[in-house]
Parts: sequence; structure tokens; C-alpha cells
Amino acid sequence: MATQINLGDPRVKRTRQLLQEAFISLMMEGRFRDITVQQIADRATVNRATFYAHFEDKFDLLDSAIRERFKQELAARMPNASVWSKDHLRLLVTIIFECVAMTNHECKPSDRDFAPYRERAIQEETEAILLGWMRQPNFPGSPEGVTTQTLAMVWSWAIFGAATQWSRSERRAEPEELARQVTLTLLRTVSAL
Amino acid sequence: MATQINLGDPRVKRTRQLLQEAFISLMMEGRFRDITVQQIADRATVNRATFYAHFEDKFDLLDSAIRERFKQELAARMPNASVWSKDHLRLLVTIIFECVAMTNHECKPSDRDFAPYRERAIQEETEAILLGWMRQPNFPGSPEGVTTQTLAMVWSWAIFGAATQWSRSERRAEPEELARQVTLTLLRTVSAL
DNA sequence: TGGGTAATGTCGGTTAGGCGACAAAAGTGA
DNA sequence: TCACTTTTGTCGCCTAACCGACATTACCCA
Repeated sequence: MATQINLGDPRVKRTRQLLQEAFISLMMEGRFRDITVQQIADRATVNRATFYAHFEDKFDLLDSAIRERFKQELAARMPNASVWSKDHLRLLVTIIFECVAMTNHECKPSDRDFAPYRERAIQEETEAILLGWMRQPNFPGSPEGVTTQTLAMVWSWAIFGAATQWSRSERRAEPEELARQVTLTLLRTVSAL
Repeated sequence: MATQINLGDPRVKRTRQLLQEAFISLMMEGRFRDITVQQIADRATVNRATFYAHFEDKFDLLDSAIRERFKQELAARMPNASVWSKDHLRLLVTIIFECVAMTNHECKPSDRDFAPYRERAIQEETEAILLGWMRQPNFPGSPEGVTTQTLAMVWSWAIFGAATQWSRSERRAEPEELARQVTLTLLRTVSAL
């Protein structure tokens, strides 16, 4: 990340996407800790130095790749994501469960202590989406003395945390069922319609 | 094709491949004559000017894309293509039939008179492969007074021409059957084992 | 037929990517 | 522990890709 880079430049978009795809592809085959920057660059048909022009290290790329994949999944399965509804909330929770589970695949043995919470990118994205929903007029009112920002933060962490914990458990239930329960729980924090 | 370009440069390889893939993808959807350079460049995430740095026009790209796809098909289905055998010849003929038929798909109404023989790229590749086979010791001898070069030329055109004509016919037989017959015919031009 | 529109090629100036080399850090094994 | 190897970041020079603009050519339909 030496010099500033113009994210609008088509070359930049393409390079970042190639790196993300290469990384995901490698994650399918092996463990995160075994993947080298050289491998990622090779598969992306990009020079290793170029990698460092876009990402701090492979952890940084992990963040970015997860966030991007989450966005894509969201765009594909929730076309009008900006509109609030209970069904949308449940679908959002389901998607998060699935995405977190996917990235935890073969990545469980806590890479270097801090890695486990790297998927926090998803939490940040979720918070932004929730904020958009909560600003809409038909959204139920927050509890007295609780700001929209706070509520979004609480919800996003609740969902993300549940997803993380669930993904680490051995025998896990279907994501849809757990998503339903989590959604019901969240809705109880706001005034009934 | 303004300045000469280094084919070894990874950026060049990638760009050319992106353009070829974009082109094939567009060919799946519509007719050749309706495809614009701008469309190809857009789908390849490449600038239109960059297109012209690599190819004369879309006909040039067509040549290159066909040649490349043919090579790939060959590499995938005939691992040791450099070794001569009757079975290899029959397989080669079959692949040519399929490739020519594929590129003629939705391209029949002879685009601008000369387009029909643009697939000649395949003929050129075929000739090179045949030459390699004919130089091997276990290849049957050419007829008296006929050079290897000539034989390779005759064979390659025979195969390619048959494939072209066959691909234009309405009700066509299975490629395997016709390939068998063409192969048998070709083999009669050389002295029996 | 003629005029508007779209596609085609081409040209300099700018920016990102490729490359080789380097030191530093991390991993490996005797 | 200490060499040896691999991987990691970083730097400067060069090349290819991007961009906007332009003249040219093809196309369409009034």
C-alpha cells in the first residue's frame, strides 16, 4: 500500500478481483496458514509486488475477500436489500450464518490467536445494512433512550457472534432454523408492530 | 498492432486471454457480425485501445481464439499429441470436426464473403501437428516423389475442408463416424504397414 | 440522396503492473 | 545454538494498459 491507488481505475478493479478469486480458490484447497503470497500472486497472474500495492498482507486480503463475497451473496439473494422487512432480516441472518461457516472451513485451529475474528468484516457490513433499514419509517421503534447506531451495533454483533460460535460447534443445526430463532430474538428488542 | 509487443509479458498473456474468453462468451450469445469491439473490450475489462494493440480487428481475434481453443481441446483430449498412431489421427480428425462445427454455430450466413474460411487457423495448426507425426520413424512412407510437407498440406486441407462442408450441411452424421471414414481414406495415401 | 449516429482505428500523455534485487524476518534441521 | 532456506516486504526502472480526443468509415432512415 505504498502509494495511493485510484480504485476507479479498471486495472485496479481487475487486479483486486483476480487476487480475491485466487485466494478463495486456494482456500478451497488448503489451509490458510499454508498459503503464501507468491502462490496467490501466481494464481492471480499478478506480480508479487503488485499484491503489496493493494493489500498489507494475506490477512488484509482475507478481510477484503470475505467482505466482497458476502456482498455478492447478498446482492444475488436479496435484490432489494435496502428495504426493511422481517423476512429480509431472517434472510440476512441466514446468509451470514452460511458465509461465516464457509470461511471457517478448514481454518478452525485459530490461526495466530487473532485470526478467528478476522471475519469481522461481515459484522461491519451487516451494521451498515441494518442502519439503512432502521432509518426507514416502517421500522419498529427502538427502546427508549437507545439510538439507532447502538441498536445496529448490538444486532450486528449478536448475529455475527452467534454465527461464529455456531460455525465452531461440532454438530450444528440447520442454518435456517437457527436464523429463525435469532431473528425472533432480535425482533423482541424493538416495539411490536 | 502499432508497436511490437512482448508475448512473454504476463500482462500481455492475460490481456489476450481475457479478450479471447470475452469473445467466445459473446459468440455464445449472439452472432459474430453483431459483436462490436467495444463489447469485447468491456467484457474483457480491457480498454478498447488495448484491443487494437493486440489484434487487427475482430476477425483477427476470431482466428486467434479459434486456434487457442483448438489447442486447448487438443491438449485436454490428446495428452501425448506428438506421438504418431492411427488412433491419434482419428481422434484428431474428430476434434477438428467438433471445433469447426462449434465455430460455425450461428455464423453460417457467410459473413462478408471471406469469413467462412477464417477457421483456416485450424488447418494451419493441423498441418504443423501432422508434420511432426510424419517425421517419426514409424510413420508409413509417403508416395514416391511426394515430400512430407506436401503430404501434410494435403491431409490437413482434406480434413479441414471435410469438416467445413460437413458443418454446413443440414442433417449431419455423427462426427465420429465421418472421422472414421476420413481417417481410413487418408491412410490409403500412404504405404501399408 | 444526404445527414445523423455509431463503430472503427489511431495518437500522445498518464498511471498501474512487471521485474530484478535487496534486506529483514521466519521457519528448518543438524 | 547456528547455519541454511524460504518467505516477506520494499524500491527503482521499464513496459503495457488506460484515457480522452480525433479523423475516418460504416450504417440507417427520413
